[in-house]
Amino acid sequence: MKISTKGRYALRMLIDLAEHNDNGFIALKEIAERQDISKKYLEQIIPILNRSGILITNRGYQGGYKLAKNPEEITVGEILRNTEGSMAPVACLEQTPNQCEKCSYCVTLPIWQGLEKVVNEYLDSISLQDIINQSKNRSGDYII
Amino acid sequence: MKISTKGRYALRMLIDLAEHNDNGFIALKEIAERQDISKKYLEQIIPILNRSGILITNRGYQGGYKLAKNPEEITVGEILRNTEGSMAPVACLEQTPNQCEKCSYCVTLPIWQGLEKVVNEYLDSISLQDIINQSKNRSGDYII
DNA sequence: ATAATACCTATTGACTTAATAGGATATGTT
DNA sequence: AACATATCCTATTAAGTCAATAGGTATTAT
Repeated sequence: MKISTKGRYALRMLIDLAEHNDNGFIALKEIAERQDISKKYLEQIIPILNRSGILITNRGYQGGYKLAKNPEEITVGEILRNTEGSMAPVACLEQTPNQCEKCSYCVTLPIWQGLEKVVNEYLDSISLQDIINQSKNRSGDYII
Repeated sequence: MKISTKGRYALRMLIDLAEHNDNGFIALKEIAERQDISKKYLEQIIPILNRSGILITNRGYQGGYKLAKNPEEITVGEILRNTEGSMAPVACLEQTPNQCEKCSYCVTLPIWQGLEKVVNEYLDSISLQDIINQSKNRSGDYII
């Protein structure tokens, strides 16, 4: 039940973008260095976020990326579902309708459906803005 | 975020044991055939359930397995945490204290901690007895 | 003794993950 | 137009994990 680096890196990249949002485009080089993540590897994650309407690109000289929406409109659930493919704990939940020949009488299916639901509801309840706010509050603890 | 066959097979095996509990020991051959799972592979999963105090073994002729507790005392969470190692969505949560050098200021850590919590709470809310009861209710739909 | 059972450890093929690599394409600046 | 700085695209690969399969050893009721 692990989330892959793809999803974790995507989340960190988007938090970075949200934190450094000055209405301009931010070069991947900058993000990769700040987050200490392979730039080449991030390049492969970006098309997913692009297609999903999470990220906007500017190509060429002084190009880069910025969020396609406000940080409060982008949830962790949206990011992870797109990068991980889905949050389904079992493969059969990824096809609708369920293609497993046992699904009509499967006693464990309702458990997995319920699990996917609580996972998605939790992750959808957290926006990029929430993460930034939390992070600010935590830093505050040390200042006082 | 997938649950492996190890965890899924363990769950199915234990549901099978709970359903066919006649206070005797049930041979693995029987379970494997009924569930259509490789007997040899199940053999590797059993030691985990044994160590975890979920299963009791009887060796030799007419040997087999039975649940170590009542079906209402065994939760899906207990089964999956033991077979999968943990339900942590990221590896750093598996060591206490957290060994990641960034953990003191990591902005995503609270998200993963929260996710592990909702997953465990959900899975701990379902017992083997609950699954059997659900299954009976569903069959009832067709009888009427 | 025998047959039926559980227990133990090693091996393996297929697949996935997490990168790395090398270019092609686009675009603002000079 | 040339150039530098970016993104975009596709292929390759090393390492690791998964899901078994295999072959034996130990135990016990009959």
